[in-house]
Amino acid sequence: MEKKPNMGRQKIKIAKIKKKNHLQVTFSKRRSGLFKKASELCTLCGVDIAIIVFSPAGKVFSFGHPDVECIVDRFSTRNPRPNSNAFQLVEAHQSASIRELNLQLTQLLNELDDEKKRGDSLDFMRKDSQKRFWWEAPIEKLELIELEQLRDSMEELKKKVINQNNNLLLEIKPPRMTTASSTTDIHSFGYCNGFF
Amino acid sequence: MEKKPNMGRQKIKIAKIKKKNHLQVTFSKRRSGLFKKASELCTLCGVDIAIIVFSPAGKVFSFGHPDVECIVDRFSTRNPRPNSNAFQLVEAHQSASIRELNLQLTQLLNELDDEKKRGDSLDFMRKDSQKRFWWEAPIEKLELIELEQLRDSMEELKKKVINQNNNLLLEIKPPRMTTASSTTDIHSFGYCNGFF
DNA sequence: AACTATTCATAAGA
DNA sequence: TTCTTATGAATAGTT
Repeated sequence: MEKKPNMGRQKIKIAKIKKKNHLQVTFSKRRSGLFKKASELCTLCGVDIAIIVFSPAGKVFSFGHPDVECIVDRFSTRNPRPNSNAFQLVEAHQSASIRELNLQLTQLLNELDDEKKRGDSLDFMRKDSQKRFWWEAPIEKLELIELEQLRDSMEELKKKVINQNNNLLLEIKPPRMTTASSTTDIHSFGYCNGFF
Repeated sequence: MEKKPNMGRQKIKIAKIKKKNHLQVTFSKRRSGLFKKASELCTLCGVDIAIIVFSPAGKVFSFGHPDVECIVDRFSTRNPRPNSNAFQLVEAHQSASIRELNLQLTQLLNELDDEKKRGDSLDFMRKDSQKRFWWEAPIEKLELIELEQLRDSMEELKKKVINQNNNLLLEIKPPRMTTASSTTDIHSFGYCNGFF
């Protein structure tokens, strides 16, 4: 019988691989590893990710959750490129803004659902263990913290809305009031920014 | 001498992490791990990479070599993003949509603030009366109900957002097309609609 | 593509 | 957040 003492994984220096076939193999392995990690991050943390890779051969590989284009759009909205024409810019901005608002709203809704589930199980635990004292299970504290985090998220979202609207105002033609109700509108938004 | 038998790394299921602080930690660790892997892939194989991550809190993290915009540009060029010139028609509606979203968001924020206040006073009551048993103050139940109401409000808001987007879809279609991309254009709105 | 010895990444805990 | 540690996972070199 033959023994085959594999030398196993060896430590390598992180430097450009010279041998072409070796490089190709490594690229393949590590690219799939990278995409797997990305997908795990998506699932574990419920985040959205896009990865774009241009291989040395010039091919493109991409990973995206939910979709590369969607992520790229969202990113471009936050980091606007100066070299596109005004119309395109505004249009992209607006649709992406709405989309982004939607996404964040969805995320917040999920958080709320989690909150709800947590509340339910908490309730169950109470009924289930009527013998214990409350200080043995100071879980409510957690609930509070989570609420505060949720609040923070929404406030951040609010800021984004305001910013986006401000940007739009700068780029769109001067606003013009058409109805008498606009005054009331402004008033009701006044708390936000004075603009809406 | 004390021994502290650390349990070390444990196997985990790849599923959404529920505990928020745990999720935050994991996100942080894995994000940096992912970026490190990406950077190694860059160096080893001489490829260009961009990674964009939207955190659960809505923050953006990105990694790019040579830089994100560059990669995204190259990618967008290969996967040309269709552009409707009918934006003027849509513009007013979109601005209105954003304004409406903003208004409702403000209302929800107010509700959340109330929630927060309620939580604070609840917290105070707990500290103040550490002698009582929990079942003497089943106030948490109220908190739950309010949460549910808040959730309902947000879901209604979500529906409105969806409707607005659908209306936009209907109005984008008619105008004359200068490029052959109109079908794809609708699609590009469509895929995001799939999220709600 | 498969196989392992190894290095590397990271879940828990502090 | 950062550090430590024990263990799970990724992968370099080989077949």
